[in-house]
Amino acid sequence: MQYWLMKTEPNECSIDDFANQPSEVIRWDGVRNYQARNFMRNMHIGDEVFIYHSSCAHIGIAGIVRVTRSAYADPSQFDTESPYFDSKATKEKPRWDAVDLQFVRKFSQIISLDKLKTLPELAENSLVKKGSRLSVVPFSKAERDAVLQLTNQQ
DNA sequence: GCCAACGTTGGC
DNA sequence: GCCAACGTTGGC
Repeated sequence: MQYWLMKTEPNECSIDDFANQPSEVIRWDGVRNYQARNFMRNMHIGDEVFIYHSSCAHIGIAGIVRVTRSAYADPSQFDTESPYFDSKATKEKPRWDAVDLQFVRKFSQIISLDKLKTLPELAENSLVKKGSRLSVVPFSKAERDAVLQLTNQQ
C-alpha cells in the first residue's frame, strides 16, 4: 500500500463530487506534468490518496479516496474538444495517463495548509515547500499517519 | 488580482 | 545544450 496526495481546485472536482456518489469511480484526468504523471504510473489499486483543495477559500486536505484502476492512457489527450487536448499525443504513443478513484471518507473539517505546515513530519514533503507546483505528491506512511492524527483530534 | 516560482518551448 | 521568453500554478 502506498500513499499519495492529489491537488484539485474544488470548483473543478472536490471531495464532495466523490462523497455525493460514493459507489462510483471518477477518472482523474488532465494531469499535464511529467513528474506528476510518473508518480501516477506508480500507483496501485487500493492505494490511498488525500484530496487537497487548492486555489480556493479553504486550502487544505479535504478527505481520502482510493485508487480503483491504475494508470491508463488519458482519453482527454486525444479529444480536440477538451481543454486537455495534446496535439503531440497519439494512440500509438500516448503522453498522459489517468487513474480512477473512489470515495473513502470526507474529513469533518478541512485540514488547513497552515496546520499541515506545523507538522514536523511534513517538513520535507514537497506539499509544504515554497513554490512547489507538483500536483501529485507521494506520502510516506509516517507522513500520512501524522495527517490522520490531526483528524482524530477534530 | 498580484506575483513569485516553476516547467516547457524553441531559437540559436 | 544553453537560456530567454512564455504560460501556468497556487498562495496570499
